[in-house]
Amino acid sequence: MAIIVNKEEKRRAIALACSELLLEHGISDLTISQIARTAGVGKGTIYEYFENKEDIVFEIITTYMREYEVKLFEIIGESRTTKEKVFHFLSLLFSDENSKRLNLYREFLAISLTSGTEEMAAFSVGCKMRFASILDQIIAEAVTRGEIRAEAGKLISAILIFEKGIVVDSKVSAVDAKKEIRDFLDTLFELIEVKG
Amino acid sequence: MAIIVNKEEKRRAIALACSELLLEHGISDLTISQIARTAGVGKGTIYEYFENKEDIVFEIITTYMREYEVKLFEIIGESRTTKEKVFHFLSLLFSDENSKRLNLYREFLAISLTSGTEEMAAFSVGCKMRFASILDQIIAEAVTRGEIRAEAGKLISAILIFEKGIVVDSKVSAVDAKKEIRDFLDTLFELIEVKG
Amino acid sequence: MAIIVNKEEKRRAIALACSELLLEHGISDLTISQIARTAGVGKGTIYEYFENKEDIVFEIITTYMREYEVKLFEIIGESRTTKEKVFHFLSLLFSDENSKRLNLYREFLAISLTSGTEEMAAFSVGCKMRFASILDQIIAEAVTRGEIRAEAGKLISAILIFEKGIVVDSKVSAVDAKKEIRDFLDTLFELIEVKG
Amino acid sequence: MAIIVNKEEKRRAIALACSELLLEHGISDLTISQIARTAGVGKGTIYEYFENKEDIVFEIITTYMREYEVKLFEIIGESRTTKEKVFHFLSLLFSDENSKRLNLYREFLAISLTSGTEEMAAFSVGCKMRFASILDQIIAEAVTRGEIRAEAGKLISAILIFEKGIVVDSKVSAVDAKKEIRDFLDTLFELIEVKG
DNA sequence: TATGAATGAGCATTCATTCAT
DNA sequence: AATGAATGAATGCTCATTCAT
Repeated sequence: MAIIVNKEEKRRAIALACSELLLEHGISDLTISQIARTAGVGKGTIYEYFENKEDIVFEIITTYMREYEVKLFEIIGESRTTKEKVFHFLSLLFSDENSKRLNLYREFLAISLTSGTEEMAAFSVGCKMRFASILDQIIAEAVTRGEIRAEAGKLISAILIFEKGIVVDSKVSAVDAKKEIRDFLDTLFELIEVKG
Repeated sequence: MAIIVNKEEKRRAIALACSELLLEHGISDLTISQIARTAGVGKGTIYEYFENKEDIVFEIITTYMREYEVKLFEIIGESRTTKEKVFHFLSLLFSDENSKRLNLYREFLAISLTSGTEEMAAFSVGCKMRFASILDQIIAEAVTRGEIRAEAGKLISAILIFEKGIVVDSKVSAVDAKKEIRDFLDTLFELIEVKG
Repeated sequence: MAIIVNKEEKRRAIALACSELLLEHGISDLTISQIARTAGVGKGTIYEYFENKEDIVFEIITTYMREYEVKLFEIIGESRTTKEKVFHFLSLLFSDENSKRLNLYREFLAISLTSGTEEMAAFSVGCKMRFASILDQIIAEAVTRGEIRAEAGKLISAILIFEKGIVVDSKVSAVDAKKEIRDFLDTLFELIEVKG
Repeated sequence: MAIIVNKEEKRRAIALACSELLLEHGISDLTISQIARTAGVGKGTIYEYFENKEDIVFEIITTYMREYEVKLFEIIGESRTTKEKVFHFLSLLFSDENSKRLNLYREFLAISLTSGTEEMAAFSVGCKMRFASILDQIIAEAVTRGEIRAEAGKLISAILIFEKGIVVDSKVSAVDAKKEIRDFLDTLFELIEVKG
């Protein structure tokens, strides 16, 4: 491999090397020592490329986010009906293959909820906007096609908040995420679908 | 004969004495030493009445919960329209006077999200059921009166999940809770209200 | 049951009630609360009849000691040869039925070894003397009968010390107590037996 | 380039610095804070070189052991007769200069007797084997020279167990260690010495 | 540019014993 | 004679971050 001089590239290289590690350990149980060992560099080197532990965790989570978005588009593309699209939009997070990432996301939320920094909030806002835009597109198309009522567009924020709620509740109150999503959408579409 | 103390009463007395303390410090930063000092007893005495730190925190939070429920009924009683009732049901949590309790609730959620015990989950489920029943009543009445469509009844669970989502998001994504609630309800009632 | 007024009797009654408890928990894990509960009296009452925890543990152990001595005489009585008698004298402690008492004895030794009081030492000396006298009798008889050499009488103290060593080593160095005893006695009797 | 420290050397340096401390305080009363202060490093540094408190205590005790062995060889070398050698082998432990180390050894035994770990047992077995081999040499030589009977070789294990017994009894039953050793050896050698 | 040695704050919990009633 | 409520001291270990080399 060529010697990497580009800081940004090395950041990503370190993050990539620790991607699996984060999934296995979670945020709190992941130590800088482990990161350095796994990335094959010294502890001090980590701090050459990252501000702090939070920073490197972010880098990794951002990677997940991008992967997640790709998968989301894929699945939405394969869906036929609008309801199906929204369903997949909401339930991909709760698929079996995503369970480790979901737990990581929960841990991220837990930290944000207590000792969260400005950066974490900014990151969350960024994510929310990206996902809002995806959902917006789905809804807008359906409205344009006359499938659903225009009011649906005003529910985007609420749906995203509902999603966050279910991330929490599926752990905290042992609620069945997919069932809740399905029930919610069944009723919602009954209300917003343009009949006859 | 030795002094006989009503254990349940003393539990409550200690919990009451530390009520403010918990609000100030939060769960993790609250130490048993502080609790004992504030309650005016020895550290060992705390353990005569509580199993562990979690136990005493629960006792205090349960108290808040009861107070909250009372206030909820009060406010709902004063509300005229169904929409107003639901709005207050959802937004009382975000009132200025409740902000410390809200933060405590968030910390409770954060712990539940990561290292939560069975008891915490059971407690959450219990709370959810009580609030579901309150909301159910509000909706059911409105349906009976022909104000709103029957489908609204099927949205109770989703609304409660939305509430939890907003607890998280109002911290994590710096979302304006009351505004989100209002927007959601405006659209929702447009969809479920039975029009002349 | 008649009301017990005699202090000594009540001491024994409490000790008896907790006999099994001590065997199950060992000395350190046995709490005064458990003792009081098991004996069906209040904690303060325990201190009416015993100086301290050590005192009550002694009372119980003393009971064991008496039982042990009785069993020892029984087994020695059933033994035919001198060697057999000494073997049983030394190995009864390591019989399967005695394993809980053995562990208790080890715990007693551990305490004596570090924070042992004068009373504990006095108790140990007392025990040692009683057992020395038993062994002395066995040896003296054999010497009188001309079975073994008179020097054997001077080994009594050493044999008792060997016994204590094996109590420790069978735990600490995972030594097989009975085998060590047998090997020791085989060689010893070869040396002290009066040959044809 | 960062400083590279020879871990093994630093381990020994820290252990050496705390050697006296352990002798003064004993195992249980020795705190990590004291260790760190005495070694002139931070508490965290201790854990860079040792797994836990037990680990550092072991390191120090192992040092004592090595010193003890050296002294043992010295004293045995100066001894003329076999009996004298065995006597010194057994009584060095009870010399006045060794009294603090003896107490430490007793504490180690006490811990082994109750909450001892696998490692402690392995350490004890290792020690026992080393000492057995020394005693074996002394005896074997004497047997070869025709001084004592061959049976003596079979008493090695018993003599080591006797030694452990006297470590305990000299504390527990206030027995005079040296006198007991002398008495035991006087009789024993009478039995095993090959007479003209 | 890379490193890795050093750091140090922070906290729940148990239980023998006392003594007021 | 009996009780049981109250007490309070005492300690190991982790890990993100720094900075001298």
